[in-house]
Parts: sequence; structure tokens; C-alpha cells
Amino acid sequence: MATIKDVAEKAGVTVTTVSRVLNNRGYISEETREKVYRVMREMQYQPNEIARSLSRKKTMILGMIIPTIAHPFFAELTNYIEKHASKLGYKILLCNSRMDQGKEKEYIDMLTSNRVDGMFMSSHTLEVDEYKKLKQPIITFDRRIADIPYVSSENEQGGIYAAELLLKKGCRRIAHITGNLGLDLLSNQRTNGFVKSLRGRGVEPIVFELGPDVFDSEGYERVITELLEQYPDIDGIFASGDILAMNVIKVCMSKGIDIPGRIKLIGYDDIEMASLVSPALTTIRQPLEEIAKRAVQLLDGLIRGEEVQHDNVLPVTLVERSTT
Amino acid sequence: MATIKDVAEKAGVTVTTVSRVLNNRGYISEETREKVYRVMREMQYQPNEIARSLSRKKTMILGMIIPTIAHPFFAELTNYIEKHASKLGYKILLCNSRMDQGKEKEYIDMLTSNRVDGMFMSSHTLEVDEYKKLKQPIITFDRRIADIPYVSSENEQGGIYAAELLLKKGCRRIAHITGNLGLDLLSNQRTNGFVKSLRGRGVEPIVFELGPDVFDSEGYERVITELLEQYPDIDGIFASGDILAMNVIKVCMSKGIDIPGRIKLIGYDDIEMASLVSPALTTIRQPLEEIAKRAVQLLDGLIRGEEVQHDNVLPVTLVERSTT
DNA sequence: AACTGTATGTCAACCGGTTGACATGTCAAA
DNA sequence: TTTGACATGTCAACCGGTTGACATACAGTT
Repeated sequence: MATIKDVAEKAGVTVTTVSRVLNNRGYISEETREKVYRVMREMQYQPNEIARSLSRKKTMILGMIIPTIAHPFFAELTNYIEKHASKLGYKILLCNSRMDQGKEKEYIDMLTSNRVDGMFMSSHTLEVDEYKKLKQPIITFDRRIADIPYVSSENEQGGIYAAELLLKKGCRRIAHITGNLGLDLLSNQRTNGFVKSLRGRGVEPIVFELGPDVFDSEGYERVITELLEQYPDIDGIFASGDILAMNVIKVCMSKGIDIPGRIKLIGYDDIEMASLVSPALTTIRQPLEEIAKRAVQLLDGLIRGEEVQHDNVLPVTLVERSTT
Repeated sequence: MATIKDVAEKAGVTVTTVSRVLNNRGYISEETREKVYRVMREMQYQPNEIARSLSRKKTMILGMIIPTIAHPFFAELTNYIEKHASKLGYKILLCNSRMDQGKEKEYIDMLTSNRVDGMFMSSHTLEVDEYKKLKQPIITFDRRIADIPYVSSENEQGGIYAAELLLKKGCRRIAHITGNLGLDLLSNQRTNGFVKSLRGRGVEPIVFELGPDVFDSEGYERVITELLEQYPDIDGIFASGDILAMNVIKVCMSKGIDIPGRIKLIGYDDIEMASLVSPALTTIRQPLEEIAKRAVQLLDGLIRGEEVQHDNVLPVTLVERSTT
């Protein structure tokens, strides 16, 4: 690969001049500028970003730590993160923690070693102290950790919407299936809002919590089947994620339970798939692109050394389709 | 951030010794090794990978260029790529080309500038020559470009499986919906196999090709609706992707067309979602994890300067579910 | 004639590691 | 006593850029 020296020699100038052209600093005549650019093109010169990063102490790389990119929610989130980050010139290093503490820690160290300018954390398997130790700019999703700025959505309100809709539709025997509540995530507030709202109307929901290790369809199906067998009179279900809700549809189909006829179902997130499945899923929509955009703005702000807003809670909306 | 010099000073040794400890080279006494490690821990030292990369001329980073991570097929593929790449110590830089030539070119340049050790290309909007120019180790998916090693699956066989199943189920008025055939992808062979197989049995399929810009659900729906209205007597459809097939289900549902009653449907890929939707999708399964694993092995081989196999075509299987 | 703005060049330090060449010293085996 | 494996140190070049300090030279103003 050609280096800045090769370019300088061939163009008959010094590396300082080439560097000036490259970085638009100091005085450069139009003539020299063009000559340098021409030589660069001829030699197919690509400046070595590694060397630049080293001397500038800036990599323009951001780390994205998520449980798994295979999950549509994280895939869509990451998609928007990449979209908005690339507008500002940042690249994304992808890290799938697979809900494994060891992997998550390794990835954090790796990102630190690679001197990324900042990181997004959407996997939170570690202890709070582990995160507090980190000195790099960080934005978390759906989790408050000390003074790390976070982005989330009105989780409690989402739960309330779900409760109100199910009640309005006449459900009285209502269940809620949620991920592991032990992880101290803001998404647990969905459960709070839902339960509180129902109790306020005299309905005591059945809450089913997934184990910490349940993150695949088989696990979902097992839990859902169990729920339906244990409480055969259920007439409404609020699942804390769309994929989970789709599994509910699947299990109900296989058991001949009609949705929305016998059971009304509400999901959460509004991933693209939600409007594709049959019956189309009623769900609580998180503004994914807004969330991503905000997260990118915040992280960029932190990197620039600005003060940024600590709490960033975006509104959710009820999207009614065919499962209610 | 602490540097190797700080560590050396505090440990009372030279940077050479610390470097030796770090890289396990030369003679180091157990005593010194431990002392150095202890100091590293105390100072929370993380070696600067940027500096290492610069001097070693190796970044251990791989680029992954795909149309969009929001599409479940690419999300799952990327997931497995990351899984297997990380086992070998590689990290993944994520690049969404969004089917835009400009973006794809920018990303290739960016990856070159960042001196990634190799790249996976699953977005192919550029001219063949653009790819041939590249000197880095590259693996492509589903496209043959000169002597760049590629991984794909038995696309033609997949098409044949689909044709045979539809015929066996009694379909006679058969349609095929496929992505843009102009892109010179191996996946176009699905169409070849399908069409050839049907013709061999005296059935002439209706082939609907998506425009080069169609890559969203609305576009899909429009085309599918058009197809169904233009040919109301269709009794079998082979869609060249599962997401596309799910859109077919959606449109049929909305038009009151029963699947598999009136129309039998086969998808392609077998993404996770395929078994989740209702009715569960009959599809041609690509061995995604195997494909990813092979691609990682190949790229790693190229990076190590080994000779690797040029053609890597993995078997597909028919997965029969409820849409046929 | 003195000054100023523009356009380059020269030189060298720096970013934070890696690595090779070579020197020195210890200790145990031959 | 010699030899050689082991353990560390010293020194400096190198990876490929960035950047500041300073020098030189020319053209146009005042």
C-alpha cells in the first residue's frame, strides 16, 4: 500500500504538504492541491486510518453491545444506529454478548483496547460497578446506571396502554409474560404500569416471568404452553416483546385457540414483522429510529465533551391491529 | 490511559520486558511476569490495539458489507459470522450499503483505509471491475466474481425442490416471485431451477420480478397484489425469500385467499421467523450457520496466505410446514 | 524600502506499541 | 573451567501519519 511518503515523493513535495492537502490546513495553492490529488488517485492511495487514529487519539469507531443481532428488535435498532452514526462519520463495531457475562466483559475490554470513541450498551448482564468503572463515553438503552445518560421509552405508559385496551375489549382473566425481571431494566416498568393499571380496576393479572436463560423460541413456547394449560380461562395476554407475542400466536394456533376470538393479545416494540404476521399484531410501538437517533446524538455530544441530557424517555404509541 | 511505559516504570522493568510479557516471547521469569501483570491490573492497563495494529500491520478486524442488517436474513447471517469470527479473535465492522452504489463504494474505501484484515461482501451493487481491483482478502456470498472465493448454496436445487413439491401437491397454475434478476447473483439460479423443472413437466410458470429498488414491504405488497389480480387462478407460489413469502401470506389473508387451501406457498432461506408465523412457512432451508462458518474459515485462510477453495456450495433442504 | 499574506520546505517530536541486535549476568550441567 | 540455557537490559528503528516551530521565497501593498 502506498504511504504518504510515496505520494509526496511522486508529487515532488514533502509529506507535510501532502498532510496539509489531506487535512485542509495551512496555505496550499490550487495547483499543488490538484497535483497531490492526482498522484493520490494514480497510486490509489488510501490514508492509513490506523496511523491517523494513533496520532489524533480518535478512531471514529463506536461499539455496539447487544445480546444478539439475530433478534429483530436489536437488528432494527442497530440498523438505525448505523444509519445515523454513519452520517456523522462514525463506524460501528458489532458485539453480540449472547447474554453471557464473560463475553460482555471481553467485549468491553476489546472496545477499550481498540480505543473506540464511545459505546452503546444494550446488553446489561454485569454488575452496576463494572459499568461505573468505565471512563469512555457511553450511552445505555433501557437502563439507568449512575450518571450514564440513557435512552428509553415510556415503558410504564406502554403497560398502561396495554392494560386499558385489554380491559376495554372485555378481558377479565389477564396474563402478562415478561422477560427476566431480575436484570434491573427500565423495561420492567412495562410490567409495573400494566399490573398497577389492572389492579386499579380490580383485576389481578397472572404474571409469568421468563428465566434468565430463556431467550429462544423453544423456551418461549414451553413457558407459554405451561401458562395456557395452567390457566385455561385466560382471555387476554400482554407479552413484553413482539417475538414473544408471535410465539403466543403460534402456540395458540396449535392448540386451536382463536386470537382475537378467545384470547386478545398485545405485543411490545412494533418490529417490522409485527404488521406482517397473521393475525397482524396489536402492539405498543417504540419509536426505534428516534431512539437510535437520540442515542447517536447523545454519544456524539459526550465525545465532543458537551453536557448532555441524562434522561431521554421517548413516547410510545398503541398500534391496534388484529390480535385485539 | 496508562501506556506500556507507565507500566514498565511502575514495575521497575523496561518496555521491552513488558512487551515480552504481553506477547509471550523470549525468556521471562515467572516472578517478573507476575509482577508485570499485577501492575497492569493495578493501573487498569489496556494495551493500545491501534498502536499494535500499526506496527504489526494487522488489525484483526473484518468488514461485513450487507444491504441492511434490518433484514432478518442478513441479521442471522451476520450473527453467525460474528459468532465464528470472534472465536478466531476477529471483530466485525458493520456496513449497511442500503443497496446504494455510492455507499457501498464509500464503505469499501473506508474498510481499506482502516486496514481491515479482510471483508465479507454480501451486497453487490457495483460493477465487476470494481471488485476485481480490490487486493484485500475477500469472500463473497452468492456471487462469483473472477477468482474471489465465494460461498453459496445449491440455489438451482432449491428451485427444483420447490417446483417438485408444488407439482406433487397438485398445483398447475404456478407463479414465481423473485428479487431483481439483473444483479448477476447466484440466487437467480433458484429461478432457473424452478422454471426448468416446471417446464420439464409441461407447466409454464408466471415469473414476477421485483424492480431493483424494491426492498421494502410496501413494494412487495404492491407487486404481490398486482400478481394476484392479474392471475386470479394461481394455485401455487414460490417466493425467493421468506420475508417475501410472508408478504404473500399477508396479502392473501387480506383478500380472503386461503393458504394452503387455495394457494400453496413456498419460501426460501428458512429464517427463524419462518417457523413462527401462521401458517408456518414451507421453505427451502439454507444452512446459514454452515455458510457463515465456511465463510469465516475461508477468509481466515486467505488472510493467512493459504490457498482456499474457490467454489463453496452448500446443500439446501426442503422444510415442509403448513403452507403447502 | 518595509511589510504582509501566501506558499512551500525542513526538521523533529509524538502517538504507543513491536522487534531485532547486542550486552550482561546468573546458575547449573558437562 | 567451560558452556549454554535463562533472564533481563539498552538502544534504536519502524509502523504511517500529524503537527508545531521556524526558514525561505515571492508577489503585492503601502
